[in-house]
Amino acid sequence: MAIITPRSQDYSEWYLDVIREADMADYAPVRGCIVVKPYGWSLYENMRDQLDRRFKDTGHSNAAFPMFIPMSFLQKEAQHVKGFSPELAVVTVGGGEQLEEPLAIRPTSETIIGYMYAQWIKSYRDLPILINSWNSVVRWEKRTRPFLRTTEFYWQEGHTAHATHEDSTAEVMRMLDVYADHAVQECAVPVIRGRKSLSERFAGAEITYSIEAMMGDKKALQSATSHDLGQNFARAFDIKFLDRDNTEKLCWTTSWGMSWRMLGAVIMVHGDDHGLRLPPKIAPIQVIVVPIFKNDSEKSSVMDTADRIFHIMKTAGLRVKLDSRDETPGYKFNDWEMRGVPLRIEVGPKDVANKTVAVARRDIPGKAGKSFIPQESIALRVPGLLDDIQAGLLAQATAFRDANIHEVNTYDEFKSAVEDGFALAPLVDDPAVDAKIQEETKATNRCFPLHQAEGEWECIITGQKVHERALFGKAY
RNA sequence: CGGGGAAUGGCGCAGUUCGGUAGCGCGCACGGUUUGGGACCGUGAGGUCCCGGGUUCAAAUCCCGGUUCCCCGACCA
Repeated sequence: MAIITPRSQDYSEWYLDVIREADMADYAPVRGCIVVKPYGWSLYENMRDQLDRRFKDTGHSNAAFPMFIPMSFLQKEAQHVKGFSPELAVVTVGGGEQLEEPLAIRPTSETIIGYMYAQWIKSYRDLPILINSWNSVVRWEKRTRPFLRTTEFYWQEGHTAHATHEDSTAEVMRMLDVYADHAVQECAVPVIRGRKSLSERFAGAEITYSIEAMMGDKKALQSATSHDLGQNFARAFDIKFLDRDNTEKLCWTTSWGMSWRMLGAVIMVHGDDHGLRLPPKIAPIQVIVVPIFKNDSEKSSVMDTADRIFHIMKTAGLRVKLDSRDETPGYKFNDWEMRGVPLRIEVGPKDVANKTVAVARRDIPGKAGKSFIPQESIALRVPGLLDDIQAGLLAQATAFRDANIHEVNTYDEFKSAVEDGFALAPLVDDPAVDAKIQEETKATNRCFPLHQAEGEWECIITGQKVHERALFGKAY
């Protein structure tokens, strides 16, 4: 029998239990590393493929760069090396011999891609250059958690170079929107787009933007970032072009990334005490067909019908599976609920007789989510039901998040707000202020949301007049 | 990296105090009966007791060292 610790009892244990019981991942024999099993990888693939399509739709191409980065490259951008050196894995021996120059295993690829861009870009005609790379990176984290923070993690990193800051800024915002759209539309994870505070920005960036999500325990998860790198890396790596006016200019570069951490967000935003709940658009299996019968004569007619239902949906382009295992129906119901399959179709003798099927929605527990529909209308009804489930999950998550964001105007209000969700408070963008708040409340500055009411308020810490609110929460 | 907890079959655990044949539930395999919300009976397989040293006639158990996981903190764009 599956053992899933109730969410309310111990959220961390619940999260780990769900990953194990839903057969998504296993621990690897290497510190902080996980093995993603087929069911988990299939989910990641669906997310990856949809993001990839969005990248292609916005004019990007994929390419691959080495995982080894000469140490000297990382040292060329002062803030960059400062930010990443504590978590580097470094190769010092190759082929049994000490290397002349140690090679870092990429923690991110700005440097080596910058080096290549410097060689490829000669003229304004070569710009913009819009490349994405699907790869894995290594960051030696002190404390790891499956999907949320692992030593090695899979992600994509986009790297672009532009002739003007206007162009690069537009790219940074375009990709932030791509991430937000993917999170909301496909993962059903509501996110807040915002600008990172000075203390939280990427090492080497001028401005970092992120999308922030609220997990089921009201903690924050940064789900993707998009960086305006200004000319910092162009300067460090000599990425120049000859402009129309025949003068040599530095490029403006961007980078942006989303990792399999988003998969962790999907687990934590939608999951319940019975396991995963997956949005249909990314679920490895969208519809599970469970046959029910008592004896051989029932079995043959039920299986005939179940098989026909299966093929109808397969033909309709749905990801469907017929569960013909020799288990009881009750066992199968629970098993697929644990794995988060959005829609279950039951086919039993009564359904064969009535030419109906029973359908049960994963997003609505118990009888409320169960109904009977005629077999002949399946091809018509199921896609609509899946849309409803997708929308239902997003609506539930959005309502939960909105109910737990508290707009506050004093530090006292702030302190109680971050004990139970996010606080939205007028604040100056000052690393010392972020540090003070984190020290005193454990909450961190998630971002200054891009979309917020206009006005003028007093910073809850310094009393200075400010024109925007910061979003704070305890974070993963 | 600091503080706390833990590691015994796939999962959950007992056994460790006081050294003496490694157990239980679930799962797994096979046979039968079952099957509309986690079925039942029978038979059976499966264990370097986290790893490496040490003490001892004898170590899951005692001693030393290490690894991994969980919780809290520090660190982490």
